[in-house]
Amino acid sequence: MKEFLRTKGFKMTPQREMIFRSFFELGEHVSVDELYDKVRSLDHSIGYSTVWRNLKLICKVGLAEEVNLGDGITRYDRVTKIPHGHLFCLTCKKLEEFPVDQLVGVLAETAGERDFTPESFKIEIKGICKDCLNKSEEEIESEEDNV
Amino acid sequence: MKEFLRTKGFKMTPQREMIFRSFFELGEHVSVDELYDKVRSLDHSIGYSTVWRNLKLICKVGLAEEVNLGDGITRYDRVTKIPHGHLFCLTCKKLEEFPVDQLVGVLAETAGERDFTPESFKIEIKGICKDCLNKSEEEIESEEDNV
DNA sequence: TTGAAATTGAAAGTCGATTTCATTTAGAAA
DNA sequence: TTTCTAAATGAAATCGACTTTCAATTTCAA
Repeated sequence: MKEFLRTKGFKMTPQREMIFRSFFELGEHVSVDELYDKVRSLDHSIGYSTVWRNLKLICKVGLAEEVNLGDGITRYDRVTKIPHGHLFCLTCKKLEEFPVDQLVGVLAETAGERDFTPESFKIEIKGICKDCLNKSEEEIESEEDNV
Repeated sequence: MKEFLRTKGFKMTPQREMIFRSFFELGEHVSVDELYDKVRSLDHSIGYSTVWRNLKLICKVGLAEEVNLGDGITRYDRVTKIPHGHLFCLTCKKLEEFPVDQLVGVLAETAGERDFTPESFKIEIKGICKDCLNKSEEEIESEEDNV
């Protein structure tokens, strides 16, 4: 990783090492605050802006990309070879993924038909996940009991 | 429109009348600032927060919905019967639309398979539009001329 | 006509994202 | 190894879009 960054003109530091490592350990859809909390638990002296800047750097060197779901929080998603869509639960804010390879093919065609050069695709479904749906049904049942 | 709002418990005012009318005249993907500018040109005394609140109201009564493209600006899109995706040009920020009826069908299936109850679908392609691509090609050509 | 509730405009507040700045550090060059 | 310059850091300030507050005004049902 040190070499990888060096070839792009960046230096390695202990903070950067820790931030990069923590980001990849946390997995998918990491927010600045989540990463900051994790890194802070390892090194209390690390600054918020350092975490933020390094998250941006991870994107700049192509290892992650921003995910924006309209809830005011920017999340960072590791770039993998496999394109995927998001299922975003409006109740518990959980994010699930699903494969979209064939859909992306259709979208690329659509773009091509309009002389549009695509750089990225975003496919999102917002709604209620199974768990939250079950919970709200239980609530309704208990309300009925109270009548 | 006055009656429509009344049935939902809202009152009509001259400002509201003007804001609603202007929103629908502006067409698709309207930002608060765009609408504020337009309304201001008609009535200089109208406040920003009034425009903002009425844009929210238009959403609340189901006539528009928020569109979030990750550039920090919330846009408001008139609700039509026809579902559509967005082509967002990263260079000129222009937003084009394309039909997605069959894609949405596929997505609804996908959600169903995961016991996820969908409320809305978002399909976006970010990239470079035809016009901007032509411009950047021209720039490259003129750079070559300079060699 | 009247009064409660909704609406308005200006200003202040919120909050995540981003920048500033003085200091420290990495690592290439001597 | 030492030196030096650009990069990186941490704290704090700033930005900017969005949202709320509050006193005054207006709507419209009774």
